Amino acid sequence: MPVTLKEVAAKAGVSRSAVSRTFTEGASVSLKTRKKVEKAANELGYSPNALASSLTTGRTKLIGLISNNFHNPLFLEVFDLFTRSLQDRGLRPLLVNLSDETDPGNSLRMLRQYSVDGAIVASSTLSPEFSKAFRDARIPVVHSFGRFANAPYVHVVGIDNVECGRMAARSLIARGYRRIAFMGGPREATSTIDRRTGFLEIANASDGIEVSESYATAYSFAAGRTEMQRLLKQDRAEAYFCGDDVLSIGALSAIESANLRVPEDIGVIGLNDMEMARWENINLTTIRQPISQIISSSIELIVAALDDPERHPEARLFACEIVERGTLRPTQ
Amino acid sequence: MPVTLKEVAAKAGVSRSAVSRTFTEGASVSLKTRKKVEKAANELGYSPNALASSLTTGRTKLIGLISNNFHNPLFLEVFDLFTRSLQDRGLRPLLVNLSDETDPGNSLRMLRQYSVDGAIVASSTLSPEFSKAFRDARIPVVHSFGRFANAPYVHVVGIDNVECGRMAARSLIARGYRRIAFMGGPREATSTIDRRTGFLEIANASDGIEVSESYATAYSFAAGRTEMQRLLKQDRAEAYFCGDDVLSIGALSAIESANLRVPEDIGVIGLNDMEMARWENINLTTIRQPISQIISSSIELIVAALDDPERHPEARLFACEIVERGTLRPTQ
DNA sequence: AATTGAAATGCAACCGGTTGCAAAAATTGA
DNA sequence: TCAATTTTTGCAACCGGTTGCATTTCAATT
Repeated sequence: MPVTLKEVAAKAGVSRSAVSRTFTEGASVSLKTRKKVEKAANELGYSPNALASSLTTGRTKLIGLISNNFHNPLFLEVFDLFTRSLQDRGLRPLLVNLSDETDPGNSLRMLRQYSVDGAIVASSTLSPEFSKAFRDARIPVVHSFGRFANAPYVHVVGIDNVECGRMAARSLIARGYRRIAFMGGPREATSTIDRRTGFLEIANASDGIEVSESYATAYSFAAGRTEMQRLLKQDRAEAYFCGDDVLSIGALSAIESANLRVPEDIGVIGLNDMEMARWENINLTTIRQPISQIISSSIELIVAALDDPERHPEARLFACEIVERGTLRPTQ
Repeated sequence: MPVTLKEVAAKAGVSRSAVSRTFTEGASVSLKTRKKVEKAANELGYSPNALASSLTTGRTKLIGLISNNFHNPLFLEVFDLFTRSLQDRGLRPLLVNLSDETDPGNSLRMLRQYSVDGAIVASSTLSPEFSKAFRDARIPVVHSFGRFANAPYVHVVGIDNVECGRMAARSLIARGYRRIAFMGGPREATSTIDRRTGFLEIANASDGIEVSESYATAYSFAAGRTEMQRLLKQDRAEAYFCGDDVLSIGALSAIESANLRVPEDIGVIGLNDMEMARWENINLTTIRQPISQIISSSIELIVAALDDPERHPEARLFACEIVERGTLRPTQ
């Protein structure tokens, strides 16, 4: 039903090659035939079939956008930024929802069937093995929000979670909290592990600081609330570094339900600085992750990798900063 | 670089047709050759190129998923459900972020270039004209969260916003609120218009009820907070029906900041029942929109439309129900 | 063993484009 | 004006599959 090259060629009275060339950047066509072709194309409402051309050019301009974070509000912002940036560069996001899956096999096969030019893995909880699978299949890939490595196997863009852990600990200590705690997300997530490492490193190296740790079962409100409720029943700490903002908000709600005051009775610091953290009724002190930079950098990398698939894998880290709001008492 | 049909055929010692047929549902191949082909395919790691085959079959299994709601947390749930359901049926979501765009031209052209089999427009704020454009281009389309019409031009799945307005008004009145108000989202959104209509219909028909109305500039927290702050400075109503949950939460935060109590001083009812509405520190009374049913119904419709593009457009409405939480006083 | 019908196979054309190459047309310079 | 270049053009093959059709193979029947 849609108009094809051949019909345009017939109408314009030129060969199919001529039509193809007028729609190909940098091809050799005279102004005269170009005009003829454009006129015919407009009249017929022709636009070239990207998939057909991909057969010969080997480029689809499709990018697999793979994530398993469909429950973290932060990722709405992430999807927004990714889709817009890709669109701006003429690339198309083919979305893959990985919710329970951890085996890359299926996704890989599927994205291969659709000949994606590249893939972006957007997740802080997927193992590095996942993106490796793409690399092994020679599909350019960048792992956004992934784990830093000195010799990364694929392009990685994200933050230094260990350093974030350190920042959190330093910040709590500087505010005079002496009994501090780490409340992590899922135990096996690399982000949890790294944040814990940094947090404990500083806490243990500081005099007179007592540190404890526990884990919520997911990066979610309910998990944060449940875990904090459990903690409140026992010997609680003075301040908590929660693995993530949404976890923090769950924790805050538990604290509020227990009629304790924040930050007077308990301090909380989160991580991400998602939109809701700055809502006035939440007003969460948190560590900001510069997501728009992470995303634009990811896009930059994937675009570069498309041009040069042999490009050496690179890890890009972005600095985070503490955003002062109302859930920690002021520095003393 | 990837393995092709021809290589498999060579390795298996059969014709290309034979290979193609083993990978085509219901094609005629003997068990013997099928085995040979499968063996060769496995050894080579072959999987058929979906785009190449789309050229002859006319089917890509790509579905355009178009939205402009990348700031409403509800839509994270929506995307999650859509992508999973599509995947479960072997369809692939090609995501289109429409953030500022209102002209369908670009999206249409792009989705045509990629020969999508169909499109889902997921938005309560896009005009019906938008999806019409797809219909006119003979691309099967369903408008999810769209406006009901008695003679819809495209498939529509959603809720009866007018009825929701009525429910909200009845509910406020039943609780003894006498000065009630509608706080809508963007004036021009059809959802706003319809909710207002139903709300006023009941309010005006009830004795002794005073009704007022105002509008926030967007379905967002900030807009809701700003608007409620403005309202609190003047002669305020006893209860508000806010156009959407996130708007309600903004409004609640303004009320809280003004040291007024909910529901004692002011009642609020929202619409959507997004995840955050049930967070204990928000605990919003709201009208639940059955999104998972809306989505599965949308998928059902698009699948049916793929099979029969001439299928008559259909509007499917789902009933909503009030979810009692803590922001309205009890029925008297 | 011969006949018949059904099932399996390969050939070749096609889907909608791109592109190397040789021929044709336009431009340049003398 | 004519030869030498350069640019433009069309032909035909190809990208990776699918499919109608004629032919071959196979099993069932007599």
